[in-house]
Amino acid sequence: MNPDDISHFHKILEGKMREVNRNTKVPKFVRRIELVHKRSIMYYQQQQSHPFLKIVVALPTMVSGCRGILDKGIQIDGLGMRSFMTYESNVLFALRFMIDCNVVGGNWIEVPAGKYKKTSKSLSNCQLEFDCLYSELISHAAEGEFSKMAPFRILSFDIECAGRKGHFPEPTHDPVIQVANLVTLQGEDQPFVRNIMTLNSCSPIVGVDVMSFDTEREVLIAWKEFIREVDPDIIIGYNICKFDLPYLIERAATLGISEFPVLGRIRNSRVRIKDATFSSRQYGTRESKEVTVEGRVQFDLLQVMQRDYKLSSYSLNSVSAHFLSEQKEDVHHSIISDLQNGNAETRRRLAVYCLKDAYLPQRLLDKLMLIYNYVEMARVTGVPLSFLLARGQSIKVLSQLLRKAKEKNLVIPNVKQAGSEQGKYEGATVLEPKAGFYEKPIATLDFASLYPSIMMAYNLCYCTLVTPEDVRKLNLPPECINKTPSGETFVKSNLQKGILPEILEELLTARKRAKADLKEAKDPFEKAVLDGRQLALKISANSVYGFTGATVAQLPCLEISSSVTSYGRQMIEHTKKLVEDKFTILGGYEHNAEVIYGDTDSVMVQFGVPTVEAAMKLGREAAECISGTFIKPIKLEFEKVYYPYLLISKKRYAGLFWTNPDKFDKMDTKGIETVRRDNCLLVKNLVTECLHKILIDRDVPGAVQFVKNTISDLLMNRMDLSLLVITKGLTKTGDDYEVKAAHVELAERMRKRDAATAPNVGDRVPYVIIKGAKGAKAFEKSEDPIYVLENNIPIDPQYYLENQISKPLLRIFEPILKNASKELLQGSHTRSISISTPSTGGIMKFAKKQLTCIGCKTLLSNSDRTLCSNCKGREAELYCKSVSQVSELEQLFGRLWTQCQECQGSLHQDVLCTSRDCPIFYRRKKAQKDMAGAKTQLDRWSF
DNA sequence: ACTCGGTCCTAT
DNA sequence: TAAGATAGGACCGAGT
Repeated sequence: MNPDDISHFHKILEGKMREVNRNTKVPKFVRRIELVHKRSIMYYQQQQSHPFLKIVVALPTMVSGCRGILDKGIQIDGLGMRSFMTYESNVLFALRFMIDCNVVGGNWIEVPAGKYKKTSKSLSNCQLEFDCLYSELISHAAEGEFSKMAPFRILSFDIECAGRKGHFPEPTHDPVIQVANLVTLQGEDQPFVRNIMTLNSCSPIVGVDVMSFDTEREVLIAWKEFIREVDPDIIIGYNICKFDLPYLIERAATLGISEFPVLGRIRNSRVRIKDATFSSRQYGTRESKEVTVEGRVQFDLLQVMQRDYKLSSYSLNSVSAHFLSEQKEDVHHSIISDLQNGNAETRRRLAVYCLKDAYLPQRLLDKLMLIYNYVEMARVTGVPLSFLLARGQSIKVLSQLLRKAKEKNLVIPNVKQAGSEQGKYEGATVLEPKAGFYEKPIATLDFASLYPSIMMAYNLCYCTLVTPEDVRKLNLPPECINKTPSGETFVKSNLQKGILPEILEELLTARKRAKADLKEAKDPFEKAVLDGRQLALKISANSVYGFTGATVAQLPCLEISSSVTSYGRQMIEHTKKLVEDKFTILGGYEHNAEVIYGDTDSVMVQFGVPTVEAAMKLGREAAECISGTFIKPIKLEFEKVYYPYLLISKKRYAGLFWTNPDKFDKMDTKGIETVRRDNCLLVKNLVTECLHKILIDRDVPGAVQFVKNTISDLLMNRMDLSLLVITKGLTKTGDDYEVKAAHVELAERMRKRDAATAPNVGDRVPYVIIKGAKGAKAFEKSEDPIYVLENNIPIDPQYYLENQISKPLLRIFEPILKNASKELLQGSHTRSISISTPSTGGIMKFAKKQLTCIGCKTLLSNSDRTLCSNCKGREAELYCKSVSQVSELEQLFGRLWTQCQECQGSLHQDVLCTSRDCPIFYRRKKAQKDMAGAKTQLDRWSF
């Protein structure tokens, strides 16, 4: 193309753009077209560069339209209809800008003196506002002084709404009655603003600025003004993205407060709300709302928890209990209106509750060092902070790739998405386990960062991959190429160094440095930064491989990912063989070593030696000797010894974990019930306790006895309901399920009872299995634990015995105990079935309740009211028993009540909490029911 | 009684 | 429009 051709091309493109954007008033769509010399990142190419056209359009939003036109093809004189491959045309503008200016998320930027001037007309609510040419910005790498964290101003807030009875609050009906705010400077441990805005009067709260208003309108406007004044950089809260923020905005719209939704830093720019769903294999499907508040990062702690931690419940209550050992009362939304409609005292009560909901997210943010970890992740990967919660994993790798490519004068093509079916490739090898209970130490050898080191060792990259056609054509000398076990060809680094290996090298070197600096660091803030950094670097290195295999992503390259796994498979097999060939009696060792298991990057070896120390010595020797057989930087490391070791099956085992020969570090369990979220606590606790007794105490009879006691407790109905709650994630919307499952059916039933509080996609559903008709399926017998408690519905202990605890126990005990099944699941303890509370539904409604003898529970004839003829004469004794039963239960209930009062922070007010996640709540409710029952019994004596 | 596919969650 | 990967065990419902 000569300059005339380009100008011609420019004209045609401009015309097409005008057709597509008919309504846009812009003098010129295509601002300029330059001829540049670049190379595509795809495939090894001998030629250094080719001419490319760089097209500059007037507005960021026009890029995709322009891409569409070029994809479809345009008519060019003399060439006919031509379509064009576009490169980097789908890069989000913010990211494009940052990459071009060499700016990463969370870094420091200097605007040099004399290079900026005050704006003539203020466009923002920012504290400083000026004009500066983008190319004058100086971006500072996060080192030395510039690795420090900015003193972000963080607002944590929570709102309360007055819902109507039996309905979840809706912004079109229900008023916002309170808004609690805390403002904290990053790095300080106390908020410098603590206030609450209430509708109607509210009694004073120590240390809190209480602002009461007569109308809801005033509350909302006060909050809006507060935001402008405080000017927070980061807005946090719990579920603010899906609930609090959209609620405030929609409520203001309902009330016609047109000035409300100006919450960002751009003057007069209104906040917009969009429904959003996020869906990925890793994070699951989740519905949310996209609210744009310019210049302020929304950092929803709920999203953080769901992404970073695998928990069985994500309620603020449960999360706070888990991380802060601090409970929070869970007040049902229907009670909130009653508190609001009371007096200044009850509203104060509500305000305290609301403030706590604003306070806990800030505590979580501090405790988990989230600002440090997220800012470091943004710095390492280069994406803006907001992407880390709003986007997936792949944008982070892409950002690094784009930056590196720019440095190397490479461009990244927009490839069409391949079908999902052909996108399958073979993964890692899991060695066939020799299941059993091992009472000799098992040494574990691990490859360090296996996949990254494979990519580095064999120079696997987009730009080193040789197409099959080029393999034939180019005739590359064998010493310059690697043929991978999966049959692909990549050139070695002397011909072309891969940029993926280069990125990985930098990440891993940076991590080593961060870890070394961390050791030296004294200042706790500096430590937090460095620890966050090394974590971010590790995660980033590990996700590069996944990015290449992600078929529904920007730049899948299965040649790379399948080569990585194929080398991995070869290596684990090689390692197993080497260990078993070298460590033999013939080879001069005392025993023949045996690889009993291995998964992806590890092998478990029984060297046959009796002591941990000896196993460690051999493990180290093996690691060193085998590492030598691999190309750098692939390294096999000796990490730990398991002793004893219980190997159940692939991906399922337990053992004591030793890193030094004097004392074991911990009990380690993988894959079994103890680490899974979809088992009830009863199973988890039982299995953990048994493993503890077997592995640590070496007390198998003790474990057996414990099982027997537990089963007996279960069948006698002495089990706390909170131990029987099973939770499972709701991964798709109701209609998309193809088979009936307990948690899905329950969610559907709950939706019919109260649509607003029923679980949504992405939520976890807690349930228990209740008694049902004979042969009823589990999905027919699942029920909401709270509903069970409130309606006194009997649970099904047999289900828990047969479907929950028996198989996991047998899997553990069978390798250890002869006749495990007989020992554990048959015998007197399984026959002690109690008469459980009869169902209140169905046929039992019509049955006349007949009294039983207080002494021996036999049915009474109509003439007797308290005791049967046999028990008559024991009145004094049995009456005393009734009295003491009542008093015991009263005491128990009192203790639990006080505990709940302490939790809610007030000892002279009613307890309102109904938390599904709190064991105390279940016990308190049960004690209340039992107490009522015992009182009824006692009353019968008055005849 | 058995198999098979759907679902969930974990290991690496 | 955007969404890291595959291997694998356990359970359950549904069909044979």
